[in-house]
Amino acid sequence: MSRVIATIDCPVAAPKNLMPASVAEPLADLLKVLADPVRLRLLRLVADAPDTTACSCHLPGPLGISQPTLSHHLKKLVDAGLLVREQRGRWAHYRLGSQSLLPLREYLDSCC
Amino acid sequence: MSRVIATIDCPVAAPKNLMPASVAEPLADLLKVLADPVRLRLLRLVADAPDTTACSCHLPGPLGISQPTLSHHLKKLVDAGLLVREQRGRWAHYRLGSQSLLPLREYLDSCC
DNA sequence: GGTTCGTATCGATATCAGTCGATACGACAA
DNA sequence: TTGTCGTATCGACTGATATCGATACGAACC
Repeated sequence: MSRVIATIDCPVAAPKNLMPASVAEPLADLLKVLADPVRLRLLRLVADAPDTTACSCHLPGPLGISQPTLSHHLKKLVDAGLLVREQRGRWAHYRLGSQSLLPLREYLDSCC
Repeated sequence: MSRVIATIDCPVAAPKNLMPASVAEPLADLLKVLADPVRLRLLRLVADAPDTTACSCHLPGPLGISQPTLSHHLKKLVDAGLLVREQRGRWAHYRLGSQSLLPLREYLDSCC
C-alpha cells in the first residue's frame, strides 16, 4: 500500500488573478518607447518649451545625434501618441500628446 | 556691399535647458526593466499577493515561460530594486522594493 | 551519504532596436 | 523652373535581449 508522505509544501498560496497578457503587452510597448534616454530628453524638452511646442531644427546638435536618428525617435514618439506632430511651413513642430501616459499612471498607482 | 537677406527662420526659440544625459540614462535603464510584459505581470502579481509576497514556485505555469526564463526576469527586477528577494528554506520569496519607482514618478509629474 | 527539488548559470539562437551615411521627397524661395 | 533646405526613408551594421535545453549548485529531507 502507498504511504502518505508529509511533503513540506510552499506555504504561500498560488496567485489567483494574473494580469492578462492583453493588458500587459500594450503597456510594455508604451514603456519600450519611453525606455530610451534620447526620447526621454525629447519629451522633457517639448514639455519645457514655452508653449510646449518644439521645432526639430534645433535638436540634433544639443542631443549629439544625427538627423536620421532624430527623425527615427520622433516617429516612435508620435506613433505612441506621446507627441503630436504639426507641420508649419517647412518645419515640423511637436507638442505633447494628451492621455497617452494614462495606462502607465494607472499601472503605477494600482501596483506599486 | 553685402545685402541683408531676410531669411525666414524657424520662429521657435532654441531649447535652453536640456535634460542631462546623466539623469536620462538611469531612468531609461529603469524603464527598460519595466518594458516587458512578463515583468509587468510579475510585479503586479507580487503587489496583489496577500502579504505582497510571492513564491516563484507557482509562477512558470500561469505565465507560460520556462524556469530559466523566470529566473532571468526575477533577477532583472531584483537588480533594478523593483523586487526584494528573501530566501525562506528552499524557496525564494519576493516582495516589492520601496522607492525604486520614485524617479519615474518624478519624471511623469514634471514632464507630462 | 545519497536523493530530491528549487533555483541559478551557461551556451546557443533568434529577434529587435539604435545608429548613421546615402538618398529621396516636398515645400518654399529666387 | 530651378535651387535650397527641412525631413523621411533605405540599407547596413552593431549591440542588446528574450528564450530555452542542459547543467550546476545548494539546501532540506530520508
